[in-house]
Amino acid sequence: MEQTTAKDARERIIDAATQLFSQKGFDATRVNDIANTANVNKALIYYYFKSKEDILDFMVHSLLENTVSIAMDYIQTNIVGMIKNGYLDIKPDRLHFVNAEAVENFLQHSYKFYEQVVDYVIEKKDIIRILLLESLKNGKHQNSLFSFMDFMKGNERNPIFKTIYEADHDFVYSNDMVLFEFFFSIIPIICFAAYFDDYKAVTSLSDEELKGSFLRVSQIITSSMISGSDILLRNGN
Amino acid sequence: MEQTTAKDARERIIDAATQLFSQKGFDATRVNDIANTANVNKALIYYYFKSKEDILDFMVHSLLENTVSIAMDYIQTNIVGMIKNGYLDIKPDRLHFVNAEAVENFLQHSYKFYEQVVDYVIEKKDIIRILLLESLKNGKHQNSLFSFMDFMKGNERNPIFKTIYEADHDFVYSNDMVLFEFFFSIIPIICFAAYFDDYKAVTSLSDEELKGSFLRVSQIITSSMISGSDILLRNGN
Amino acid sequence: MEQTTAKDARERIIDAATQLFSQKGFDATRVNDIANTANVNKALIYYYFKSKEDILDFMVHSLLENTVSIAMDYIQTNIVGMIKNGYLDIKPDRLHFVNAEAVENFLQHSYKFYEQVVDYVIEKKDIIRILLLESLKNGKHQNSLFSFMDFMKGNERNPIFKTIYEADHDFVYSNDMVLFEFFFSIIPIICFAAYFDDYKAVTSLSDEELKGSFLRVSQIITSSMISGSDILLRNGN
Amino acid sequence: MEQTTAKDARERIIDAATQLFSQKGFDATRVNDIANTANVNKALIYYYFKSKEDILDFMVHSLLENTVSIAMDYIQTNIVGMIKNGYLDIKPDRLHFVNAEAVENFLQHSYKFYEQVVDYVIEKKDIIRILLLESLKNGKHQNSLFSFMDFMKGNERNPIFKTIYEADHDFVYSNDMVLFEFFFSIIPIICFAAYFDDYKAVTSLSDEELKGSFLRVSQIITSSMISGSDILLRNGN
DNA sequence: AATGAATGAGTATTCATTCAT
DNA sequence: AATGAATGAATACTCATTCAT
Repeated sequence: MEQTTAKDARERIIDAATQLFSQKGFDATRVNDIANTANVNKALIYYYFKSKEDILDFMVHSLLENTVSIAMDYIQTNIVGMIKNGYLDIKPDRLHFVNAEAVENFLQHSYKFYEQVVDYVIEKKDIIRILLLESLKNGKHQNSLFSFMDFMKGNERNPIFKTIYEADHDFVYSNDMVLFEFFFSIIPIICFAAYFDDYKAVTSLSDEELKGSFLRVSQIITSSMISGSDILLRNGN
Repeated sequence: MEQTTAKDARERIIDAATQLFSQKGFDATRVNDIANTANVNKALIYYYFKSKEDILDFMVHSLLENTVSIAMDYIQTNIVGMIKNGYLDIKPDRLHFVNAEAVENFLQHSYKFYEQVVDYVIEKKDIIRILLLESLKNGKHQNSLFSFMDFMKGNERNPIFKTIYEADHDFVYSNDMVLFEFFFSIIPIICFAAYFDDYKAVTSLSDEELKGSFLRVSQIITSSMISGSDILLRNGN
Repeated sequence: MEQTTAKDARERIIDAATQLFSQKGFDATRVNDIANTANVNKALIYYYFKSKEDILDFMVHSLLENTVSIAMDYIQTNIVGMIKNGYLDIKPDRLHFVNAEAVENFLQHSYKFYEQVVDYVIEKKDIIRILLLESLKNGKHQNSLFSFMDFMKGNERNPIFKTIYEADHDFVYSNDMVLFEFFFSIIPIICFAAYFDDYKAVTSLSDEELKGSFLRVSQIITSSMISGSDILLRNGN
Repeated sequence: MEQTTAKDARERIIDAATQLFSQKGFDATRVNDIANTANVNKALIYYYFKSKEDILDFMVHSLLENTVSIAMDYIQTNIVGMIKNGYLDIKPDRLHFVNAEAVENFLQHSYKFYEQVVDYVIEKKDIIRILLLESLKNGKHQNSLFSFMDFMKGNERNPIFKTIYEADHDFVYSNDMVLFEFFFSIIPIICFAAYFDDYKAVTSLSDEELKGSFLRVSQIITSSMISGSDILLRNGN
């Protein structure tokens, strides 16, 4: 019973901070506001957290820890599965499939993955917005966005790379592929979450319409990664 | 001579503020720091600007005014030119060209445009970072990022729309196309500028390598907008 | 068993407070620190003491009560003994002995007394340091140092004065003698205790060397109080 | 004119802080109180000083710098003069004079010196009280009291030691002499200043009576340092 | 145009103390 | 006897802004 009450106050503080940080930014958020929003005594915040920054750190840490591992798990299960089955061959600049069926299979899988990702980021849109904000300021969380690239790290500690590397010892991630992944896959998803409400307000779309639109458009990007498209053949570097 | 000194001080203030806002964010930047960085007396800042926010407003306003009009001009000159010449037909979901030559022509033009855009945003990367930061906070500049979408506004005040509309009275921008343009074209470019230094530090690439990589990858996205690609035919909505 | 634990906690609190007050001063000591040092729950401190100040009061009161009565007892036993025996005659400005033997006797006694005093104050050095600190601040304990002068009070409630007075109805303590006693006897002893550790650290002497040195030097002072020294004859007021 | 006003506010702050620190101690003094007492805006205190502690540091530093150099100058001029003239011979445990006239001369000089010292410390009694207080707390100013012993440092950088050493290459300060000087000369003077008001209140003496009493009693101590007194001969170690 | 001084309203954080169990 | 949670009042320090010159 005691634990429930304690947990409640602490959780209310985290929720209030998340909400306010994502609205006004960390620096413009007053500890007073957090206390009022969370309906707790201001001093209690310092009972649970060392400082205002400590709340931020806790939130960022929680998000990164969860997200990165979830993403890693998923990619490993699906992509790595296809590679091992011999359906998929990742080349430095694009994906290469053995046949049309494999393409179809991959696109279906990736669509489902994107659906889950989009649901996840929208659920966490407040913290993602905070993370995006903080990553734009010099300091502790400056490079936190790059954590989402961990699955593209070209070292043995990355299980995904390890799998591909074991299949093809010459494999490396090309600079272009990494950049593509970051600026045209991760960044759009993150910004989609961060600007979800604003974009909705501007376009007057419903949650579902917006999600659907984003997923459809994402498919185009995914497709353009698939080897065999004549466009890519014409324009490949 | 006095005027030169005055101009210098004012410029030093703007430069200092730009640098500091882009490093620490508006809220975490102190007027004192601006004064020290600009090497001017703190009170002098209030001789040139009404308030700290006034400096920000000036900067944001300058950027948007220039950028949006520059972009508009360029698009109008090039895209609208092709439409009027009958080479290009913009459909709600993708671009449609009359023949391969037109495609080639368009891709060449667009690559040159992208080169200029990338140079421009890198030059303005500090203010863009500030703008991105501020757009993530509720308030005055919240929707400033959407200004970059002005060339996709479906009303008569937009000269680009007007041109297309005059050629095809049934024309509307589809939601998907607008979303695609925002999250997979504008956002990546803006974030490319905003994270230019951070990304460079992480990847150890040179300015030129990074720019080149981004331009190459951007081509893939541009290409995927072009009608005729079998992938898009297969996956179009 | 319960009582033992209780006693332990209370004692740990007093010990912790003594240590911390003497290190940082009362005002700079946090109840939290006391709790941590004493290894008890912060709220438990308020079970045993009314307030932080209450701990201080308890400590100061304990010291003064013990010390003053011990000193009084000793002086009465020894000095008053000699007076009653007719060996010693206290004059307003200095001590006067009937003969060299009495002097010798007195010096021997006083040396032993000083030895005990020095041992006592070193044992209590923490609380003495606290007392010295508090006596320098306006407030409750401001004049507590003067309590050590009680044996020089010129009223009937002081058994020492009473004894001398009964032998010599004209006897009064001269201002000079009181001042001498305070600033050149009590203050040095108190400060010797209060600065014991610091002085030791600076001079690299051992406990015993330091004590010995202080006792030797004290003898010179005691001696200079004895009538007969030509210097005193020349400079007496 | 500007400078005068500025100086005034800054000085008022220092005066107010001195007064309050000496009354309540550093830790119990509130910056608010300083501002009110000094009749300045609280923020102005931070315009002139980095922190509350910075005010204390400034005060302590000022006192030590002045005092130590003044004392050093005086002692060098007088004591060293006598040594050089051959009137005085400092032995590890006490002073040794060539004849009665030299003793007389020395005592007269030292009395005048003490008069000046007493006037000086009473003038500075507030800061001395603060110094005494701070020297009793672990921290930055813990050993500041020992600075007053600098004239007894046995190294070549001390001009007084240097002079004596040049006359007698076997000369060292004995531990007893140093301890005597600290606990029976410096400490009493410092405490005389620190407790001046309190002692006055308790004894109902006037400033002049108190000063006179202290000076007279001090003479006894000075005398006991002079070799030749039969008491010291009897009790010397 | 420039500046040193001044200020009102905050701002994060602390702290002694209390409460409920 | 013991404790985790809670709190009101403060506390040192900050900051954007203004003033007087």
